[in-house]
Amino acid sequence: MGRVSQAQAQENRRRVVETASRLIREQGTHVSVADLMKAAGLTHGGFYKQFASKEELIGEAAAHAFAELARHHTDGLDRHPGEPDAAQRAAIDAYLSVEHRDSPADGCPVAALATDVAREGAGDEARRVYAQGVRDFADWLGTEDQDGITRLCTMFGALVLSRATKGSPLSEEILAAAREALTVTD
Amino acid sequence: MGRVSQAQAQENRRRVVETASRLIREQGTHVSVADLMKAAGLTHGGFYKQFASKEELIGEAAAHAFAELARHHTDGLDRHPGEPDAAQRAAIDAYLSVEHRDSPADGCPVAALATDVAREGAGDEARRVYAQGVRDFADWLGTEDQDGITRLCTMFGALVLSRATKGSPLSEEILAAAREALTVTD
DNA sequence: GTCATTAGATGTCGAGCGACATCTAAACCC
DNA sequence: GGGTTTAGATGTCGCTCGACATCTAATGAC
Repeated sequence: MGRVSQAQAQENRRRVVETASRLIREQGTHVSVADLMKAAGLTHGGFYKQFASKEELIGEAAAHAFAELARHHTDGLDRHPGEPDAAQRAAIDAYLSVEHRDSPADGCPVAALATDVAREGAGDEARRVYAQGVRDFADWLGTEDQDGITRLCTMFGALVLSRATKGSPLSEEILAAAREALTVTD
Repeated sequence: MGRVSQAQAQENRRRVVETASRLIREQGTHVSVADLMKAAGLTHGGFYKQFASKEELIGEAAAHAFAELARHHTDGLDRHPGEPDAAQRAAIDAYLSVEHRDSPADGCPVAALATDVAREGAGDEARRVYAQGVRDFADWLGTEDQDGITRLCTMFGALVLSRATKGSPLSEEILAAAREALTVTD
């Protein structure tokens, strides 16, 4: 309790945003402010010293998640220099893996936040960040025409559907079907 | 107030399930029992005379929505006798329309309930009904191999993404891209 | 070293939640 | 048609929510 150095306060705020970006992907934007703060190792009290509202934190957390996604994409390109197709194939396989299905908290924010963003569960800032993130992802996936958009729909749809049907054998079938469909037409 | 005939009670219960199936598609399974009952023209009090729990109603409401979806599919086949391909094309165009995007309440439950089902926001019964509904939809869409699953992923993904990006021009681009991708390879 | 500042803990608020108890009046059975 | 049953209205419970007030103790400027 008591006061804490400015550097520590900044670090705490950063950690709140980071853990929030994981929690909202895992549980949705309905998570409580108290849970958000507790996950960052704090109590709910100091929240409004750092954020104007819950909506503001959701916006920053969404931006954080999308920045992480963009970093994954550039990292992937770096790991396959001069072979963008190989980088994409690796990314698609990872996207449609059981591991990604089972860990939404540090997974794709496009998949995790879709319904929350559609239902006004998030603020305007989060919605803006989301739309831009979708466009960037589609651009990264498809070079010509609207191919990237279509491929994103299939990948995204497969991941979300596999999460919703988890427990049924259908869940793995969905991942396998999309993986095959997206790699043969490469 | 007071008592009501058994027939009326049955009809009231039926209406609660029906309006619930619309409300949960529109707002998610987080809608309150009071809102659910009010939407059916009743107060919250009689709820536990008809349902054991909120979870039970969610399960019945989900089943109702999926039954409606199945009926749409058979109706579509009836309207195009001997031409299943034409029926599918009509269904796909309707699925990827702006109207469907803008009215989730009486739209596809696969799209509307995906995140709620994935996040335990619904009970086991709803999850079971959901998985079966996905399988039926995929079977209806694709005859051979896993083509139906892939096509469903693309359609579903496009609808959900267009809802999440509504307000941005990207939303319509997504619908158009998926419509084209799904009709050329017919 | 002193003291004003402030990050974070604790506590409180009005509202809404799922669940259930109680009340009431109309339907049903004889 | 009188008594019993019961659908639905009203009210209450313990809890959680977002938001904010207050308290406290350590910081950081002088």
